[in-house]
Amino acid sequence: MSAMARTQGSHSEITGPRIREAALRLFAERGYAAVSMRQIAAEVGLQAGALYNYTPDKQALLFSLMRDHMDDLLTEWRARPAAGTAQNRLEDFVRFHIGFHLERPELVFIAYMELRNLTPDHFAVIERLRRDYENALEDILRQGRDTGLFDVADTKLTTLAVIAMLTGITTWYRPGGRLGVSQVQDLYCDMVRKAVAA
Amino acid sequence: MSAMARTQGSHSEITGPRIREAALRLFAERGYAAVSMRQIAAEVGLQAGALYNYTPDKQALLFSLMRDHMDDLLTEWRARPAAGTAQNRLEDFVRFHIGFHLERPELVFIAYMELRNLTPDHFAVIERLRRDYENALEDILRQGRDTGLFDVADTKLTTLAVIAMLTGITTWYRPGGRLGVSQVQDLYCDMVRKAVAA
DNA sequence: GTCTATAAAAGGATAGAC
DNA sequence: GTCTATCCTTTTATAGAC
Repeated sequence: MSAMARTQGSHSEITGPRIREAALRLFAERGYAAVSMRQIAAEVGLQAGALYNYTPDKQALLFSLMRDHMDDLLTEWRARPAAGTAQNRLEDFVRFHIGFHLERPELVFIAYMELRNLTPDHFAVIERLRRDYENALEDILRQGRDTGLFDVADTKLTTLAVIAMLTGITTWYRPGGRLGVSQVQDLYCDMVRKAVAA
Repeated sequence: MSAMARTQGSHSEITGPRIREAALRLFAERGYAAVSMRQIAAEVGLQAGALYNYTPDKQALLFSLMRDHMDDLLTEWRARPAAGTAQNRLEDFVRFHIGFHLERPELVFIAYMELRNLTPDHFAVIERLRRDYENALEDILRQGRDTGLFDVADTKLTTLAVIAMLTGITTWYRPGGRLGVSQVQDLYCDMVRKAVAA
């Protein structure tokens, strides 16, 4: 390789991720619509125009964060063994969901709050991924009901109820607080198990 | 009373509420930060400047909607008789919460999503009201635990879990859908009862 | 009470120099 | 790849006529 003269401030390998991190933090804190491209740029130490080397526009930045988050969620879930009783699978789901979400509260917040700021085509993509994830839980509930292990009158409604309950943890959980992650997982496992038990 | 000449477009008795309704609808649909005063005015058939006869600024409009909503919630809850077993009181809370929230999904949405768009002093007021409401449920859970009726390891965590589960209904419930309000109330009563049962 | 007009600031995005 | 400079639009809020 010939020694190339470095142009003024050429850091492309790390600038992209830093922009995404800044956008993530600011979107989560203030909301997509309330954050300007100038604020994101300032957070990274850039001028606003430089952001457009990394994203075609602000909307694409939001969509990219949300899609990658949902992809990660589904990929990590599908990497887990799906065997066992419905009881075991349900407990696994609850622990996975809590663990995954508490590790990235900002992405969780954005993925829920900023749905309405997506363009219709972007929204459709995210909505589909969200539905795939919900179906994973509903399959478990159906298995439990069909094997007589669970008493669940409406698997769809119960799916949404459980996910709402679990995702809500991110609104109050704080690392270093009164309860640790594994304690929270234990307590929610108990509640969910009892709620669906036959 | 002397006959006063009506100035151009004087409709103050109804304009105030109409502005609030328009703001409510638009804030819920697009988010506080994404809605302009011009859009609110256009919805009511006014020019933007006229709004400032009814609110000192945009922030006060948001706060007013949220505070009135929380006041209504607490007032209606406190108007109900608080007697009976913890079991009865819990069932009453679940039915009340679902009924109240499904009657005003837009306000519920705003009260949750727009907290971060409140100034710190306004936020403190709303947060206090929210906490008062949560305490109403926690009192019931404590009563049930103390009388041996409930098996609740952590009343605070269970309070937040139940409220998150119930409030989540507003994200999917639609009037005229597969389930009616009273069916939803029945199903969630069952789940909550089982989840806290001894 | 509402209008028109405007002030003053901030927004997303692009062009061209380096 | 980043900067400066700028375009053009939109924003909140106010002033003064009617």
